[in-house]
Formats: sequence, C-alpha cells, structure tokens
Amino acid sequence: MVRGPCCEKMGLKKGPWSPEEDQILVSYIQKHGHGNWRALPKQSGLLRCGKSCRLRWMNYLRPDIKRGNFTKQEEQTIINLHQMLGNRWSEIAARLPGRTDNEIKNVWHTHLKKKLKLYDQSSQDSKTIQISKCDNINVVIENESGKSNLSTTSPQQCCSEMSSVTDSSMEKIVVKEEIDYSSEYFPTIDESFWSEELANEDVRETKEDVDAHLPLVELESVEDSKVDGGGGMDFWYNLFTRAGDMPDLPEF
DNA sequence: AAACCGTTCAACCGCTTTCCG
DNA sequence: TCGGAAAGCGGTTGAACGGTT
Repeated sequence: MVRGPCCEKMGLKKGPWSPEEDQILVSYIQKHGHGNWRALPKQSGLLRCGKSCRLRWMNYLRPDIKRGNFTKQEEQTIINLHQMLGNRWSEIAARLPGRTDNEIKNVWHTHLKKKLKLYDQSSQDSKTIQISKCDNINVVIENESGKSNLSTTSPQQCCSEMSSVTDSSMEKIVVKEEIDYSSEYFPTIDESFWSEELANEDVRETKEDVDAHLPLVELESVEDSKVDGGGGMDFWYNLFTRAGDMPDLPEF
C-alpha cells in the first residue's frame, strides 16, 4: 500500500476505511447513487479519491455482497471457470453472485491455486484430474452471409474457435449444436481434493454432500439460441452449465 | 512474553477499455 | 474518427492476525 500515489491530490486520505467513512459513502450512494465516481468524494465530503470510493463500495459495502467462507460449490465453480477463462476475475465474479473479483482473486491465490497444485502432484500417477474429451460438439453458426461449422472437443477449444469464426461486426448469429450428453467437460476433481481441507475443518460433509455440490456439466440442448456476435464466451458458459446447479445468470 | 513466520485480505497502482462530446 | 475522461481490471503490496518457536 505504500507506493507512489496514483492520484496525488492534497489532503486525500489513503489506507483502511473508518466506519465513519463507510457510513458517509453508504448513505450518499443510497441517496444519490454513484453516477460519477470522480465527483462523488467532493459531493459527499469524503477525503478519498473516486477510485478508492468505487473500490470500497464494490468490494465491501454493496448490500448484495455475500460475506463468509466460500462453499465447496463456489470453489468448484471458480476452478471450472478459471479453467475456461483464465485470470479474468471480473468475468468469474459475474457468475458468482455476491462475490467480488477481488475476493475471488484472493481465494484463488491464497487457497485454490496451492491446493490444486498439491492435488495435481499427489494425483499425477492416478490421473484423477482429467479433462474428458467431448467427442461430439458440432456447432453450426449461421448468419446472413452463410453458415460455418465448428467441431471441437473442449470448452477451451470451443471458446477460441468461436472467437475465430465470429465477427464482432455481426449483429446476430444463430448457433445450433449437437452434443454428446454423456461427456463431461471440466476437470473431475475427486474427493481427495476436498479431504485435505475437510481434515482441517470441524464440519465435515459426506461424499454425497460434496458430490451434490459439484457443478459438473450435463449439457442442455439450445436450439436456435441466439447470441450476440463476439459473445461466444457467454454462450459457452450457458452451454456448459447444468441448469439448477449454478446461480442465476445476469443478463448478458 | 516476545520474536518470528506464514497467511489472509483490503486497498493500492498503473494499465486497458469504454464512453462521450 | 479522434482524443480526453471515467470506469474497469488484474497484479501487487503490506497491515493485521494467528500460530509456532
């Protein structure tokens, strides 16, 4: 936290927020909203830069923030989405209501990354982490200029191929797919991954509980689903998500 | 009790992207 | 279309805290 200041304005406070500052920010936003973060500190009387206000609100004060430890379902979701999206924390956070990108990033770096590494090492021989190949994802993309075919074997490949065939100038594309429903597309993590953690926890869950939380994928058929051009990632997220296991999605 | 060490997480910086005149 | 301002994002930092020696 002690770096060269980004917005060196005389008298602007840095560092941890006091309850009084939180109160000022919350009541200001409740009254006026946050149309302009830059202008907010002046108008509310806070001696903070707009950026700092935005961060405090987004990561801590928003009423819809979910506090407390991540559930195994959430951790599994993060692992799956990280596999697909990489370090795109905000996109991952968008799929986990109540969780912030900052929080997810912290959990990943301090917890999941290490655990996955350990787990990977310990299970290298038995290959308990594996990405099942999808034998039959066959996607037809139609637009006004014609059709193109996509045949691929994994969500990751789908995403990259999708972006290579879609053109951001397209207004609409229509995607039809034929899918092998028996395939699983994400890494399968067996019970031993959680058991290290469970061993350190007071509350233990049964294998059934843990299994029930895993959002492993069974695909829903989406006939004639429409996605915006360039929105391939969202399409694939929907495609690879089992209805009911994942939180409600925001409007894309 | 004190010093040390490792972990967590709120908050920062600087870069990139988006918006708007 | 362009350029400046604002917002968003990801990487990084360091204070706080708990555990260990």
